[in-house]
Amino acid sequence: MAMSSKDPIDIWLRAEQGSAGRKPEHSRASIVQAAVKIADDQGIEAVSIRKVAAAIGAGAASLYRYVKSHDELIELMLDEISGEYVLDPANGAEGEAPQRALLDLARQGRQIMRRHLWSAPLFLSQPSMGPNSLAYLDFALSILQETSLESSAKLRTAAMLTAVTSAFVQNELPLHPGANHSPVDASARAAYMAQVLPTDAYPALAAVMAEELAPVNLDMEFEKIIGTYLQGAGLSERK
Amino acid sequence: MAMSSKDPIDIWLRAEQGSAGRKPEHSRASIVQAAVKIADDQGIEAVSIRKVAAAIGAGAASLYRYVKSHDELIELMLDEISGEYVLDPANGAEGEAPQRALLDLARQGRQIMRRHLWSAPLFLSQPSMGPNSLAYLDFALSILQETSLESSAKLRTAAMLTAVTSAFVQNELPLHPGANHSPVDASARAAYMAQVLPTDAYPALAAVMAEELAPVNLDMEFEKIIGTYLQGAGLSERK
DNA sequence: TCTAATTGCGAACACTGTTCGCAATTAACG
DNA sequence: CGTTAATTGCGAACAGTGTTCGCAATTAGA
Repeated sequence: MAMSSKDPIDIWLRAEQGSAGRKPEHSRASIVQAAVKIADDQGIEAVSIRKVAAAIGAGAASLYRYVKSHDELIELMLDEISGEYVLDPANGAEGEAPQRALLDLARQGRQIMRRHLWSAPLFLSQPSMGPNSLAYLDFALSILQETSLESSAKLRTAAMLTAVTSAFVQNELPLHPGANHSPVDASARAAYMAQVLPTDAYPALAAVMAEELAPVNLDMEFEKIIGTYLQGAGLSERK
Repeated sequence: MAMSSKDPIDIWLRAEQGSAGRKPEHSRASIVQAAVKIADDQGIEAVSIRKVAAAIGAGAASLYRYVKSHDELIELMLDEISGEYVLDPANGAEGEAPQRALLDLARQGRQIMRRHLWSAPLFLSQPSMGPNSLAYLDFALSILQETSLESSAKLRTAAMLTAVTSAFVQNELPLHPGANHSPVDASARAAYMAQVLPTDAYPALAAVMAEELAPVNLDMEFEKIIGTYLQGAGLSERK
């Protein structure tokens, strides 16, 4: 009441607006979905207010009736795809080892980030607080409930789990044929490497590159990395 | 020779330009340093071509004589601060355990990212190829040389090491007093949490938040996280 | 001295996020 | 039923962005 400015974070509280007035022609959900589709197809940088507005057949300024800012739109997008997690309570069952349940969560996260390539870096920098993100966090914490970790350690373990997943996805992408969102394309990088390596300025790097890179099984690597990370996190001891 | 367009990635090859002509009033190094300073003070979003140009007393368009694009400037910034690593050969000595040497590297990385807060997310998304970045990579690989890992595993271990470090720094920042680069400020988030938690929609989260969060020793957590990650990476076996 | 190459940079273009003001629409109230 | 108040849609405008172009200024070598 006494606050001079409206609450800055009504993002997740703001209801879909009350009774009187012209009825809205769009919805926040459809806008976010359109934005996600654009990001999937053309990269995150293509997600501009004007393009999203055009995608749903609206004027640019109209979007601000549903979304407060561009940053908020991106936060909504992140929460949207966080809804793709399948939080099956069977995975959190008491019988299950926490490791397995968390590994499953990480697997899902990897798939989600691969479906939405733009999201991998963002999951790192943006600690989202939307309902889907909170549901995910809550689920991960419920799994960790069975361990003897301190609550702060639980929180960080959950956060680091998605962080490591995001890092892995980020690193596995260049090895794949897919799209090329790098500032400079990969072929140029390769040519550059070939030109700079013989300088024997980077002997260890040259040695590694010299070996024929056996086609890596990324799935197995992922399992191993997450598995060993969880093992190291000290979940083994039951409460 | 037959290439129609100039090589796209002369970023690191382009010499500081030959003999004849007006002598440059600036240098790529000074530009990058100015950009880093701006990012340190005002955040990465404040690093615009015009602001950097103004900082060194130049016209906006002049920057393009030293830097090909905004993206390239940021890549140069990343390589610049990668030069802050102290790659002491003593750490890579054969007697040292690889784990210790890599842990030291991660410690340095953490400090660098804390000095340049904007860099933590970027280290994730941008696989830089500048001389300093390559020197760092080469050093890490030379440490891993003593292990029995496959070369692809070596590469990914090195990449994941900085990735995990970046993730940790990203997660430890909100716990610190420092600057606030989040889309919405932390106090608002806290208020929101307080309002949404009693909904008992997130019981595990509520349970964790209820416990008094003992002031965490971030340094110790870092050591543990990196240590256990390296332990799981399978470095233990000597070659 | 002339020539060729290089830098500096104002001006412009195509974008971007965001705000403002106003017309159009709708629900509720008297 | 008419009036009022609230809400949406959105064209226009503003400030800021990355980038390109053309030209003047400067410099080294022929």
